[in-house]
Amino acid sequence: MKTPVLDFKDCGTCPIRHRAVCARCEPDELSQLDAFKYYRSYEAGQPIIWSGDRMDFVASVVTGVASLSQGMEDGRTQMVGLLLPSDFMGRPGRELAPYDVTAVSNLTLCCFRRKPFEKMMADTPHVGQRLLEMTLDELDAAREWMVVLGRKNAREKIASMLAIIARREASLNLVPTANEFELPLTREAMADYLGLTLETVSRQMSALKRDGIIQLAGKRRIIVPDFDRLQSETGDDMDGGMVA
Amino acid sequence: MKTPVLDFKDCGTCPIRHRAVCARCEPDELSQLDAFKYYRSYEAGQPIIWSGDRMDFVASVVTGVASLSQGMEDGRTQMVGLLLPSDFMGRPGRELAPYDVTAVSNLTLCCFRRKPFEKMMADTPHVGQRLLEMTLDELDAAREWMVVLGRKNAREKIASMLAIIARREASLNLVPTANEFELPLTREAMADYLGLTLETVSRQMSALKRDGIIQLAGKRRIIVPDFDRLQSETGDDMDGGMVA
DNA sequence: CCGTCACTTTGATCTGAATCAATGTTTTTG
DNA sequence: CAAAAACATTGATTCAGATCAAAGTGACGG
Repeated sequence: MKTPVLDFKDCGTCPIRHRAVCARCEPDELSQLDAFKYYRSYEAGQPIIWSGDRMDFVASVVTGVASLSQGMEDGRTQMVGLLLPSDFMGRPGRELAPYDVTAVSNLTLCCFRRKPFEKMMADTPHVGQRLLEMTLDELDAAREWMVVLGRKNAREKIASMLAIIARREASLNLVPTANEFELPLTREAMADYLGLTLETVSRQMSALKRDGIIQLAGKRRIIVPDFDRLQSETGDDMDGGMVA
Repeated sequence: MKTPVLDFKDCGTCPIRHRAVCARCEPDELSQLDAFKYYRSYEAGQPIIWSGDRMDFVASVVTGVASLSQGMEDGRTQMVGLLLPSDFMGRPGRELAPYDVTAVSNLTLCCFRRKPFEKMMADTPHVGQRLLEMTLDELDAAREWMVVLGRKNAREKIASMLAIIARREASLNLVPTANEFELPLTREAMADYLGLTLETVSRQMSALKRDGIIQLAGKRRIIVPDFDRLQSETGDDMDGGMVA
């Protein structure tokens, strides 16, 4: 029952608006979008799409967090993306979902029927351009994440994840500063994101707390007394900051 | 001194041609591209770009293999992409290179000066559309790779890599079948791709050979007697095949 | 043909994270 | 409010892969 930070009106115009670049949407284009958009809400934990399902829409996250994950039939799972408000999901030109999509927290999506959205993309070049930019950003984020998964130890993985989520929530103004933020993931979801077990996540969170890098307020709120100190635990270069 | 599999004429028309979709390039568009394209060749091992360098071109791989990798200043390195012939590198709209790019084998690039390429993208919607598709494919590949890095053991990682390279080379007709192919990477490069050490790579290659999954002909040529058997070592689902 | 250099294989040991196993803490619900 | 369910912590042990160390192999230049 919290007030959504991005409300429907903000979302209601153009899916691209969320990333604050679609200044070029003409009024008639906006009403065209309105004609095939709709909202859907999900409870925390609910599945949205299973890998292989037909997907007749693309969508933009309005509030909440969703995960993309891929399973290996023996049960191992890897999260391959975390969608925060303003993130886009679905792929124009693709029928079947390539991943499982799950609502991690309570979630509202702004959905657009795929066919009309594709038509609009064909007619309106700047929508495609914006989508290209967003996809390139996501690709960068995915590649940064490969470094985390392939080369970082457990403590660095946790620190990287906290720093990324903190920065993203701050840049969306979901929180006033990167020093205090919501971590809307269970230990298991964190483990799936980081390629660890939930026990290791728990141990490293305890270690970061013990070392004063973070404090926990309640179960889901993280306080970072000194962001640079957290940053220095990630093993990253000072400059080339992570995207997400 | 090998004959390039994709020769300059094949490359010379449209960077997008490599992926066999740009049937819509008009003759004048092609000659427009010709006006600002050029070729560059690199020896195996040569650096092409360092992370943070100014990059005034985008390019398409004509022959050979290049790697994108990201270092952590303590020396750990993770490869975040492997570019085979037809792959695109560089990002329109971006000044600075986000990764180190290295010629893994002898390499020829077909380069386009960035500014005119960007202008052409703005004027010619289908070039941007094609780039969006390619970027989305790369994003899928990056995400599949996250599963490899995050959740697979050493043997599965090696098998996944071999299967992916075999399939890609076969689909490009660089080799007649996926059962025999070139592996143009040192053990160290494989380790950087897979998030392992070179010793572990070597041991697992030996194990796959011992178990009859692969044979080595010379140092760089791999023979796969039974591709399904290799595939079954990857731990993947039968259906959702890996991309790129 | 030999020596060098770059790369690879193999072995011995160590270690960080996984696994197995309680126990503790919240949240939900009847 | 009590009981259950879901989630989190902590401990003991194991094991896959890292690390350290030594040969082995092959390509190349003199």
